[in-house]
Amino acid sequence: MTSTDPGPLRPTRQRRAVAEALASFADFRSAQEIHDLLRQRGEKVGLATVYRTLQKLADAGEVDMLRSEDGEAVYRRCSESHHHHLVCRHCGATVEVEGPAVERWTRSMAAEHGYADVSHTLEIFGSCPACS
Amino acid sequence: MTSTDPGPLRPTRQRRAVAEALASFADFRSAQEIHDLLRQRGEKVGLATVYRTLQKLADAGEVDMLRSEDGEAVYRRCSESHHHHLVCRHCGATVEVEGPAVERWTRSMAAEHGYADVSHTLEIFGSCPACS
DNA sequence: GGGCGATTGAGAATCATTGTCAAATGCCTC
DNA sequence: GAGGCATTTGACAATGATTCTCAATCGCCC
Ligand SMILES: [Zn+2]
Ligand SMILES: [Zn+2]
Ligand SMILES: [Zn+2]
Ligand SMILES: [Zn+2]
Repeated sequence: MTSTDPGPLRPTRQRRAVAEALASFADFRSAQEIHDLLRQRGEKVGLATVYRTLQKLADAGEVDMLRSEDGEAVYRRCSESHHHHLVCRHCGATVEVEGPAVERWTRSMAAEHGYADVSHTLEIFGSCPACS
Repeated sequence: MTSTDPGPLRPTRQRRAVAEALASFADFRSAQEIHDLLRQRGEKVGLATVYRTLQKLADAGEVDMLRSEDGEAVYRRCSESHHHHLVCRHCGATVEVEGPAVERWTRSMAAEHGYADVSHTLEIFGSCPACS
């Protein structure tokens, strides 16, 4: 090991608040939206702290982060296993989808061309039944 | 038709310059990098114009745009047919990849959940052989 | 050459995100 | 239960990509 283990996050009021907020909605939301939500609930948490917390949670794999069609980072508490998303571009309604074949395909493409250390992003955008 | 056809883009010195720049490299580059490239070549083109031109080309499907891992929009002249990318996260080396099965899969996922008007993004990031 | 809508460019304006740094807070030890 | 100390926070400044503004230019057609 070359680096010191950062250890688990220290539990603070702010981090708890963000975690609770994340548990309270099912669509993808931006840091600013989550900050607003906290404010409405009467929780005082600095915007910078919301950004920092979301980033750490994303690094730890506890939330999923993706970029909306206009490039903003948005976050959502998801299931543990690797999956992708079907996102309504109007209301944000999200469905988690899994595709083992897709996973295999990305790996084989990377291998075929000698790429190492591979990651991938795959999102599907559309209009959900309610918004169509 | 509900809207007036905007018609083809008027050919200007600036747009030609951007098109030539795009033809001169094979990796994905940001608007700013393309602007720098133009400047080095002695072409005077405003940064805003580079942004506008790239956007129009992307809308017209003449270039591909994707977001690098840190969220910046990057552009590349690609082949006509629908495809995805295997991108080196260090040097930008890019391989176009096609996967009919993936296309079918995204369509069927969307259909299964009643999503209409579907689009998808799929990119693979890794370290190319030269950078590994 | 003139008319006119499309295009350009320099700079200001936006806006998400990150950096700064002093003050506040968990946690551990005594 | 106080003290020491590294972590965390928050108000605010700073950054950086992208977009907007609008007068000056340009391409196209007569
Ligand atoms: Zn997810
Ligand atoms: Zn996957
Ligand atoms: Zn492409
Ligand atoms: Zn490389």
